[in-house]
Amino acid sequence: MPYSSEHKQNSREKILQSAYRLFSTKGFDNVTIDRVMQDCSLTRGAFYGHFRSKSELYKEALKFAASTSKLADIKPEGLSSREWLSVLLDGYLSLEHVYGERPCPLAFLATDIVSRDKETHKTYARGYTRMNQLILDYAGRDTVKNAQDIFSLTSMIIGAVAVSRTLGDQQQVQQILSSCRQQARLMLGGI
Amino acid sequence: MPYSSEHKQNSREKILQSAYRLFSTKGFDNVTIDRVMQDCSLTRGAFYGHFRSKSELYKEALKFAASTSKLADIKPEGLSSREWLSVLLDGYLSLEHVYGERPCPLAFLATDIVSRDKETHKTYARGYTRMNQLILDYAGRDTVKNAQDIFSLTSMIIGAVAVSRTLGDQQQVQQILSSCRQQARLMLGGI
DNA sequence: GTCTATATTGGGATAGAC
DNA sequence: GTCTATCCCAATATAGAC
Repeated sequence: MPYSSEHKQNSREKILQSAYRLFSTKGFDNVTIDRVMQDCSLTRGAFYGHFRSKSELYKEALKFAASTSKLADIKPEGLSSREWLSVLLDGYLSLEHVYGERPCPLAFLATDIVSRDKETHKTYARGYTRMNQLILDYAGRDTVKNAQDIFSLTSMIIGAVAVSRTLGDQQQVQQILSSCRQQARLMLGGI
Repeated sequence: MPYSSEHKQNSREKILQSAYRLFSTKGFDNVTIDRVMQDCSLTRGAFYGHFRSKSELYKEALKFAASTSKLADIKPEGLSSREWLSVLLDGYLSLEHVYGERPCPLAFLATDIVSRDKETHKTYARGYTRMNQLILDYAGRDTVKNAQDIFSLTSMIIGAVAVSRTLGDQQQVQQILSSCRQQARLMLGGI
């Protein structure tokens, strides 16, 4: 009896899960297909049944990350938009995020993306636009006079997380994150 | 007659110049020693007379970039500290910087650094600390109540440049940079 | 769909001539 | 100090058995 297509779908998702985790923490060149497949307990031969190349995997992992990010979650019933945004920002600007396993690829792959192909750039750009869009929606268009004001906020939180990850000194990282949490609230008119 | 040690010093600097440009635009893995040496019109064999390994080259290029950055320049006589800071920020948050040949490695290598060795991390961290220090000095300690407030500013400008580089849409990049220039002035109490 | 074996390439590093 | 030739490993991708 052949494997079901559902089973294949499952394998695909496991591969994406592993790929996302590995790519975002190590970057394209420091992840091998072998490593990804080991990570999800499959073998390399199986890989080519799901993806044509490593580049395609990278791109799909990026999409996958965007669709499963906390930002894409539905707002919990009990919270107002701005309370929920506050929760999201605190999560983003936290040690758990900086050192965690499911980081935001916008921050973790910011400079890695440049060497990838055009399609991947577009995928990244879509994710970035989406992030701005979501934050703008939660903040409310009345709070943010100009849609473009959001850009400085997202630049800041992405930059903070990207830089923090490279710094050894956790004390300093805490200061950076804390400084940005405070500044983010100011930018959003105090929430 | 043997080559002078001055000649060797010159070669070293040319190598660093090329390495800095190539590494910061392409990242560690997408630059080969061959490419660097070609770029400065030397051959690969000569490389090992100057550096022990590619990693060492990367680290030295990072130091070199820090020591020759515009931020490290002496303030021109005619300008006040805050005017000079204003010039520096506008230069940092400009299209020329984002698409130029001598970019800030703090932004361009933010996520590339993570995969490097400990010594390289330290070099990056020193550069980051130095950037904060310099901006704080120019801004004046009276303007910035808390030294840590600078962190949100540097996160923002580094993040903006890092993200901008990956986006194809120049219109959008302009908006991001402009949004950050405006926000930077607000953060520094209007300059 | 999964696995093993293998072809192939790219690039870091070394040795030795000049 | 610089160059050429060479070794060698790591990793992508393919072919074919099961």
